Amino acid sequence: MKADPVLFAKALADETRQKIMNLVCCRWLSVNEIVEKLKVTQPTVSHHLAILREADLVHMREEGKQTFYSLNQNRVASCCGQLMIRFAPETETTEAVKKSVEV
Amino acid sequence: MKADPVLFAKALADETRQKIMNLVCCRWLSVNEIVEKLKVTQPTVSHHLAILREADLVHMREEGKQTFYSLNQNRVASCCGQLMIRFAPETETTEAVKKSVEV
DNA sequence: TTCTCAAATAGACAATTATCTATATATTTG
DNA sequence: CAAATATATAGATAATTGTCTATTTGAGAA
Repeated sequence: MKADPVLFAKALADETRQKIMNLVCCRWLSVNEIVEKLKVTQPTVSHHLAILREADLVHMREEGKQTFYSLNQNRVASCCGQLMIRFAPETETTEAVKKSVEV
Repeated sequence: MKADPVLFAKALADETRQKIMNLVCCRWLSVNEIVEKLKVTQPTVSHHLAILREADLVHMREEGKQTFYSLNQNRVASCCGQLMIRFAPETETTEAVKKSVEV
């Protein structure tokens, strides 16, 4: 899975998608549970989940009729780390990120 | 300046803008110098610079007829750090970022 | 098998956005 | 002041994208 920084940024560049990411951060939710918590239709949620999937930003688990999603935190961390190395190479925070990757 | 994570992601969600960010990372360039290095017109570059400015991602310096831009690395680091805290709270890398912010 | 429910996909439409050409603004030079 | 140069802004257009309704797919349940 290539870590394209433009693809990553595009995946994050929508408020509904960030809301979904917040919902599935640290827990598994079915598509319907996500729909219930947002003011958008089920196809819209599925559309956004597809974009997050293509950016490898969510984990997916099928269980019977339902599909559960949860946030791929490691992917977020790695993509953010790459952005920092590329666009903030001279900052202390980036040094800290680089060290944590090395360890 | 509010650090809206959607605004930040939108600013990064374009290849031309990321190219510009790369060009002005760690150095000051005039608008014309940026135009010469890209295959887009001057108004297009000005348009993208305006978006980067609104997201506080570039520093600006006027000098006579020319305007110079350079990347605001601290802003990038801080926005990425916030994304990690929000969307990757359980990762080691985010712990490292939090510590570097505390220090 | 048929019905029901969950999710994905298709297609339409409107809003946003990236780009261009043309023009305006502002600064320096002759 | 007039000309030249650098950048920003305005407006047009085409491409992308977010949302919806309608439909399809697929997995249990009756």
